[in-house]
Amino acid sequence: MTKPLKVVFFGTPDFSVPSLELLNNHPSIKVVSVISMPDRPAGRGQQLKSPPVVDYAKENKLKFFQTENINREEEFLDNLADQEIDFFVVLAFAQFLGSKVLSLPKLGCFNIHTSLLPKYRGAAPIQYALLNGDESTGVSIQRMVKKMDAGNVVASSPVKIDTNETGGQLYTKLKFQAALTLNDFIYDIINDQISETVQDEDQVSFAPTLKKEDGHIKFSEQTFDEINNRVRALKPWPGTFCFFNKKRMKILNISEFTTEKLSPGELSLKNGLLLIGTKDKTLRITELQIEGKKACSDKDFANGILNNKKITEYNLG
RNA sequence: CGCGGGAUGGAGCAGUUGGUAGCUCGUCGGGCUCAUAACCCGAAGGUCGUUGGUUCGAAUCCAGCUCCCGCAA
Repeated sequence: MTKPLKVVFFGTPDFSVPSLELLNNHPSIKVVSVISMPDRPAGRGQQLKSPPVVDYAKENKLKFFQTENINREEEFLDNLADQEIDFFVVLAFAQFLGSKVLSLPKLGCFNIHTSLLPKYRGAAPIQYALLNGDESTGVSIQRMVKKMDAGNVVASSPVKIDTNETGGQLYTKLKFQAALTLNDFIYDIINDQISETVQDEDQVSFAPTLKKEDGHIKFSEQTFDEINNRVRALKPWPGTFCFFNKKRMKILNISEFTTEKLSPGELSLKNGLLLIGTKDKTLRITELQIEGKKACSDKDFANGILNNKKITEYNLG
């Protein structure tokens, strides 16, 4: 090959970093610029924090640009246009790209998506695969069009989901799988042998952004399997919770409890076991965390509660 | 100065009209012809986060500091 291909990378969280790293270290690729979201207040104290992608760019002396909305950055886009970029790679950027942006690079814009499209278009494909109890998922790379996640698939690779795998574990797995899949695609693009597959519209499903409230477990309204999938899908973020005596209780670990049958919504706190009846089976919360407290087992939790004379009744919300 | 909760024997918690600490579990020892997170008896374990202040006297009141955590991102 002759000159390296000029690429602009769009991404924000740590999830994007391995793929950016791959591009940056690729002999046939030149990362011209990195686009990310602005610094945001984060954590206790609300200190301004820069996105991991920007941190990487700084450390590796890449040019970077942060903006709330790339479509409005006329000056920056005009400048990019002059540089004759070959293609864009977009991974967890959290912004829509307008048609003007999409038309900039010569070869097009490619988005890495963490599901096997056309399944789970949208922002939360990883969690949805787990919520639905899927046994496998994958990474897709699609040629971006104006309609979200609807472009032709140019590369994909499957990933197996282990039993009881959590959202965090699958996230990490896919983070690296994304870079591997991108590597394969780069090979194709360098050799000018991209193969495009049109998405089957009949197979389309969506994975809309999860809200904090989606982690609120209503024990009496869901089956054990539904709750179990939700707990692992949303772990560690955004996490699942309920309210115990008006206080927020994070649900960190649960298991099925077979030797005692409770009616839906019923609560039992005996013998160091925190048991709750679901729509079908009885569930035990094995690890939990009350707001302001550290995580602990249900045994420790029960120990304190049952000996606290001030607390005479429990209610679950 | 984003909002808020917390720091008491190994663990989880009690302990405000201020008078040198309690409960449950665990641990250790013993008993029970049987004990699975589920029997009985006994024992060991705490400078009550740190510093200073008020007081005859502070876990308890006041101030500073350190650390942990929930919300929020």
